[in-house]
Amino acid sequence: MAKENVSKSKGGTATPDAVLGLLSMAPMSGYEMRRVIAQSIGHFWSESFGQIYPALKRLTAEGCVEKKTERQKGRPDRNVYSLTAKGRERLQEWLEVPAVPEVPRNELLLKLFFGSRASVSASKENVEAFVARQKVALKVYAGIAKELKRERAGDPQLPFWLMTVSYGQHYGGALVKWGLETLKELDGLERVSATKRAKR
Amino acid sequence: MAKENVSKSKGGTATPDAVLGLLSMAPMSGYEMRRVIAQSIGHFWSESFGQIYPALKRLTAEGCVEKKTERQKGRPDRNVYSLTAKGRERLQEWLEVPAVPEVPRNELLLKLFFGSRASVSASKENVEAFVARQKVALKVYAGIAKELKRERAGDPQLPFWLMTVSYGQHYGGALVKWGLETLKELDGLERVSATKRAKR
DNA sequence: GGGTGCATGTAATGGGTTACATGATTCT
DNA sequence: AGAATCATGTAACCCATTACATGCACCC
Repeated sequence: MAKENVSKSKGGTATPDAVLGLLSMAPMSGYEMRRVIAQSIGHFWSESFGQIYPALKRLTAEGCVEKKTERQKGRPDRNVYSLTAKGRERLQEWLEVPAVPEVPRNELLLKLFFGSRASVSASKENVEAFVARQKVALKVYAGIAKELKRERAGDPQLPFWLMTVSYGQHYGGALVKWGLETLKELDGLERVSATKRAKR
Repeated sequence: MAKENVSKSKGGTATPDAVLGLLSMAPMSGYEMRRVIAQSIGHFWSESFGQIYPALKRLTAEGCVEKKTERQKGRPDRNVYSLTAKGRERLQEWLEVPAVPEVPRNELLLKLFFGSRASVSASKENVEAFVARQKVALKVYAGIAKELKRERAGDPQLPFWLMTVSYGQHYGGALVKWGLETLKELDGLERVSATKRAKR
């Protein structure tokens, strides 16, 4: 086969770097990490235990994080990990390299693209569900922004956090607008096909 | 471990359905499919040969598509696939089920979230590169919309295609706006930290 | 007694990209 | 001569989610 080789250089995934980032906020256990993710970067990042635990193991072996086992009464022991100097360095290096986005698979658009192969109402339902989800998300983002400004005032991390929230707000707002316009368009198509049927 | 089970029901991936959709536009070979993808749904969907060929095989076995081998002079034989009635039915069924989106991993936002762990200029470069890419994408979308309207006027698929282009335009426009705002914000942070350094 | 939360990890499974294998023709 | 295009397929590999295995404490 030919080349097809514009040097993608994927260079592995960002999982370990995400872990380092989380540990830069506070030392924590693998179990805790899942909860922290849900409450912080969960809207644009996810990690499962099947990723977190092996990542922590590897990072420990590489000397980027340190493990301290805390014995607890009643509950199982926790392995609390914290960043080492090397880990902080690696995190910084990773942050200096601009992210290259890959084309995400968008099933909504795929279905819409082939929309003429099914009923117009099918497309409408699809878009309606999408708009509803975006509207919910927008409310959530507004809540997060308010809460962060109130509870984290003065934190040097705050402006960066707010930028990610703002991303969601711009994104969500635009897509709600698109969705409503698209629904109008679909209504038009539905009327046209109804008229055609009536004429026969 | 507890439940953690809200019934995700992923039910497999959309690859075979995407293939059916493409064949609904015209019969074609696996090789051709890659090219058609690049020229149509490539901005929000991708498939590699390693996916396409096995999918076609499975769909043939299931009776959703039909294979006809065309002998060519000079060039290797091509296996041209076309939809069967069953395949058209399956495509339609899939289109009737609204898409459930998964949280995509956004490396840009991840880096921005941890932006305080590196230089402000690192975040700036990241966002600048992002904005530049979105601007390019917007120009591409505008070109596609114009071309489609000119060359596909009257095609019943056209309105659906334009809806997907419009998605990209709304999306891209919003994110350029976000990016520029964010860059201003980052400039502010840079000035503040410079002032602080100067005071010492 | 049964579910839930805390807590750690491994194994199985699935999905996807990339690389490999093959080979004729055409363009530079 | 070397590279690209046409063309099909398989195999190796990577990443990620889910399921499994284990076990104590607490609450209803």
